[in-house]
Amino acid sequence: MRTSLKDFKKKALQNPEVKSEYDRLSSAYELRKQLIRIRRDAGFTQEELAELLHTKKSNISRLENVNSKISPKLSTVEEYARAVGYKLEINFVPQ
Amino acid sequence: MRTSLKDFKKKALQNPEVKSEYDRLSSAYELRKQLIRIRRDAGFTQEELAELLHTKKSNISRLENVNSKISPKLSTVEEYARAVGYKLEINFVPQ
DNA sequence: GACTTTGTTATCATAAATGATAACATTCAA
DNA sequence: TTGAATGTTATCATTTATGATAACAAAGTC
Repeated sequence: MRTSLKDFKKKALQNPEVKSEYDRLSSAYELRKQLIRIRRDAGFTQEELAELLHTKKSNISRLENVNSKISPKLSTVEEYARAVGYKLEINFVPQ
Repeated sequence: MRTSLKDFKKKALQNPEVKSEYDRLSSAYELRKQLIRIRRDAGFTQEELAELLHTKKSNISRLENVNSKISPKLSTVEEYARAVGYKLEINFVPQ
């Protein structure tokens, strides 16, 4: 990342609305990376996982895709996690 | 809980489908309890929180209500948490 | 006990996630 | 570099969460 972009980001984050949006996108990004990671760790392809969840690989792709604008249901993430051998732990941390 | 009910529950949980459903309801229950807790800690009524989120108190009630059959969107829970001063932390734990 | 605040429930409209299909892109092995 | 496996994207139908309103219930205050 070039310095000018860093500066822009730093400046943008001082705007509460922009920061808010950034946080949201950031956590969504982390979530999807984690989804992919646990699926790979469990040794499943998207198609195999899709079958476990009685759905199609295109839907798995959409769920995992960082560019996706959807906010999945909690149950969707839970079922995904369970199918690959994980469970969801949700914590509310101050701030 | 009477012993007979305990026994029933123990037996039921040996049925994978039943256990699965139980887990799901259990975590949903915990989530809603936490939602209520963090809202109360922040000193908000449902109506006040509703206003912060540009919605209505009835919708907050539905979200918090244990008997609710809905599985909220991740973004809904995130926005709720943020509004009362918390952020969501999601972990995938094995098993 | 009446009054006010707070939370619940039912209902309907709207928005958005999910399911399914197909065509395409990418990756990887032979 | 060809072919198979894997992942992506677009689209449409369906399901479901969410928004809004209103009437009700419960809990606390005087």
